[in-house]
Amino acid sequence: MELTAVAVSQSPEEKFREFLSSRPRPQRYTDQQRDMVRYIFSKHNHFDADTLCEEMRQKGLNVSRATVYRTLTKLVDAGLLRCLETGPKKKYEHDYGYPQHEHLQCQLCGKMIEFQNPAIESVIRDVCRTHNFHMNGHTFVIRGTCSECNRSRVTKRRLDLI
Amino acid sequence: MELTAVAVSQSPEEKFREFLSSRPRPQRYTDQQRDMVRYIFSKHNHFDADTLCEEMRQKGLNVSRATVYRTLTKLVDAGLLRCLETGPKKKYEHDYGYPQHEHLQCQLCGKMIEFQNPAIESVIRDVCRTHNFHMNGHTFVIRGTCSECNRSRVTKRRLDLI
DNA sequence: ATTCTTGCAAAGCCTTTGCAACTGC
DNA sequence: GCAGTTGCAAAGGCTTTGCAAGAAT
Repeated sequence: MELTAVAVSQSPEEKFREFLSSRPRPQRYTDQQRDMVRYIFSKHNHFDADTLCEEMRQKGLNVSRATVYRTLTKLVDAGLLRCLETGPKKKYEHDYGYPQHEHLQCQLCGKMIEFQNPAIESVIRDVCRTHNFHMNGHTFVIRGTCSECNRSRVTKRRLDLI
Repeated sequence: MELTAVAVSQSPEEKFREFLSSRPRPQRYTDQQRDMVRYIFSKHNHFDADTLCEEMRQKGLNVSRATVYRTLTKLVDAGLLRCLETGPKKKYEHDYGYPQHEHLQCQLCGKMIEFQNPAIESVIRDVCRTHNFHMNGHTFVIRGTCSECNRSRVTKRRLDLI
């Protein structure tokens, strides 16, 4: 929401169709998958499988939980989404058309704050070279409390003293 | 295993006892907890709850799964262990007497390679200051394939060509 | 027509929890 | 003896999967 998008030549939907048709055994593009891609890329946020499923159903888009899970996996493979494994439930976010970034995660309100930092990318390159490690991806999450939650905790503490 | 330990004045066991007795309501130090602390600090590695439980039982140390889970939580609270949430199962590692570091995780053999990098700590400080964020902890894991696994994959590929 | 996808419900995996028996202090 | 701990088994939360019915190519 705060970082600027990267220019891409294809729409997420087109990119996904291309991915599906280029598989060893071509896979099918279904109504449910189309609805998911469109819904997910209609807004920029972090979400988990279950919440997505719930939200889509409330908008009248019918997808089963199983299909949501299965399709999210494909969207990650296709490079459209990134998966953050931070805690019990997997979180997803846009990858296609969005720059690499890291996260501050508020443990009180759940908010994910994104930030970019060139130093991190160079650290990653260095470390991988040093260890002859072939990187597939990375997760960098700083956990704590965001400014708003800090503020309300202080306020609350003040009130408690009265 | 590769980083050098930090000098500490108390043994992990002492530090844990101190933590337990300093709680609002003092907690008890049981045989099971003692066995766990000793076993965990007898070797330096990354482990998950279930594996630990299994290993201890094989050494004749009797602890139930429930106790292992409950005690691991306390050990994290006490600052003896750190918990890495990277994937479906929580991984634990020494915190007390061990320097801050980050991880390369091999997705083929499961190995965790530790590395230290001062740039990362300064990035964390900067970002937290900028966002007025109060940090509690962080996770930085680079996923991919380690040098050994890369080598054997290449070898295997060569053999496949024959 | 063939083969992949869906939806359901069941199973799986990891972790937490209620409760009675037990134990450290 | 009181209050915290253990072990068991059951429940919980999230995700995956077997299968029959349905849909894409």
